Amino acid sequence: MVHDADHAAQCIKLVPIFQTLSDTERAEIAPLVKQRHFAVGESLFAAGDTVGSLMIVAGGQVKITQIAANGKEQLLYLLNPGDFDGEAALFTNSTRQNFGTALAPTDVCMIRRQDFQKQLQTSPQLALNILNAFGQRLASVAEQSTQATTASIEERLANYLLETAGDKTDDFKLPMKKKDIASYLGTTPETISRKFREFTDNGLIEKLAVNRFRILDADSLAMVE
Amino acid sequence: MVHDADHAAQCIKLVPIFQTLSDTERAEIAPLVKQRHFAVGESLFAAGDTVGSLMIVAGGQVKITQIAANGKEQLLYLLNPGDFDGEAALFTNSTRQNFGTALAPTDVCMIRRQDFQKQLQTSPQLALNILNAFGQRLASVAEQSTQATTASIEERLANYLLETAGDKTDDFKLPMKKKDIASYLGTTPETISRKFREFTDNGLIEKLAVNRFRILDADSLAMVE
DNA sequence: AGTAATTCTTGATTTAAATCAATTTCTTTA
DNA sequence: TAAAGAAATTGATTTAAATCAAGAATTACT
Repeated sequence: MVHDADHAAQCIKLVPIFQTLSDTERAEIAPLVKQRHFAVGESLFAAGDTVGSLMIVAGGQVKITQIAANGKEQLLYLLNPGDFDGEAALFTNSTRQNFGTALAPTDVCMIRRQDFQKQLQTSPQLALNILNAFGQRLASVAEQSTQATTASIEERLANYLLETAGDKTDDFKLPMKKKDIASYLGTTPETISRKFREFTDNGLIEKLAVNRFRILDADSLAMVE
Repeated sequence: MVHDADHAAQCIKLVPIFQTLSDTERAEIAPLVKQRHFAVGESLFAAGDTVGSLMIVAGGQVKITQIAANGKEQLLYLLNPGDFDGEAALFTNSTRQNFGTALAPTDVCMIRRQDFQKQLQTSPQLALNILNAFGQRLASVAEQSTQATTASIEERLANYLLETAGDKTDDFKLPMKKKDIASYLGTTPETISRKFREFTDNGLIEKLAVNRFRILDADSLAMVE
């Protein structure tokens, strides 16, 4: 059996914001880390919850969703190992605005709000790291927002495919159902389906298997508008 | 004539992130602050610039815009006195992704990147304040993104009017041209024009003068979808 | 004040994407 | 492995908003 301390050490190693800390600092943080497991479909937190902890995904996958005023669910982003959530509200006394649900069996490391804030007081490097991570997420959300207001669905899907494929353009797997992709891009499954067909017919992508694709013409895909 | 030190003191008083600091900490920061003036239409910074300073608006108004892949300009947000910008990139070594332009004669207080980071090392409270401000901006941008993907233009405009009016529902001024509102909401001036007319015809708002309006039925406006 | 230059409004038309509806394909589980 | 359930596809239709175009109102300029 693996000890809690081991899990904590693993979490700390995994997460970029802790990586550049001194050994001393890391040793201070380790005892603050608690680990929890979530089964597929289980809720990590819901909108309205008070934010008690910073949550770091150690393994598995979590989807973060939001319910819009009109009742529609929108997928905001996915958390993979090393990603964390809860920072936004950790410092604002507010309640959570979104939902976190495990898409796979998921291990989460948690640090309680008070513990974390206390640690920040004595570790300027940790604060800088958090600010850095914050800055990146802010830029990414801002970019998403701009895309949503200025780009067509076709363009957004093309970008999504290029991002998702990364360097594995010749065989990559969609990390979520088309239904979720639709929600993520702010459209409907029907439209996603049609755009996939269009891209395939035009020789931009090729379907290898269920949920597996190859990008045939990255240049054209990048120029879709 | 007003001395630079006075300007600096004014900036520091103005900005929420500095307000809760101790007198000692404030005294340390004051000499780091440089002041600059910008005329209407003048550029504070452009995309591609390296981020050299945190910019704090002391007076006037600044619009932050982004150029989308298709060349369209989108207005991201406005900075009013007390607001600041540049935090996102201050910690990421990256270049600016957006443009800042003075909409009115504007005074800006600037703190150089290195100076600011050094100050953070010794002032945990400052770090917490920044994180707090960051969290709020992140939440606001995320909300904007969700609205853009899930709400109709009509709904977005209704929300925009309610936000802009604040508590002055019986006489408020639009802070920007309809063209800019269109850009901000991701639509066209023509559509904005038609929606204004629709709201007026349905007794939701009333035009008092050029760019001045009264909200007649806030409840209905909030329920538009 | 008077003219030029923007910005705003309104109408007509087109277009992208949503919705509605019916199969088909895939996944789960009994 | 068969049956049930969920997800994805495809077609027909509707709808919200963009685009194109012209005129009216504001604002800026000399």
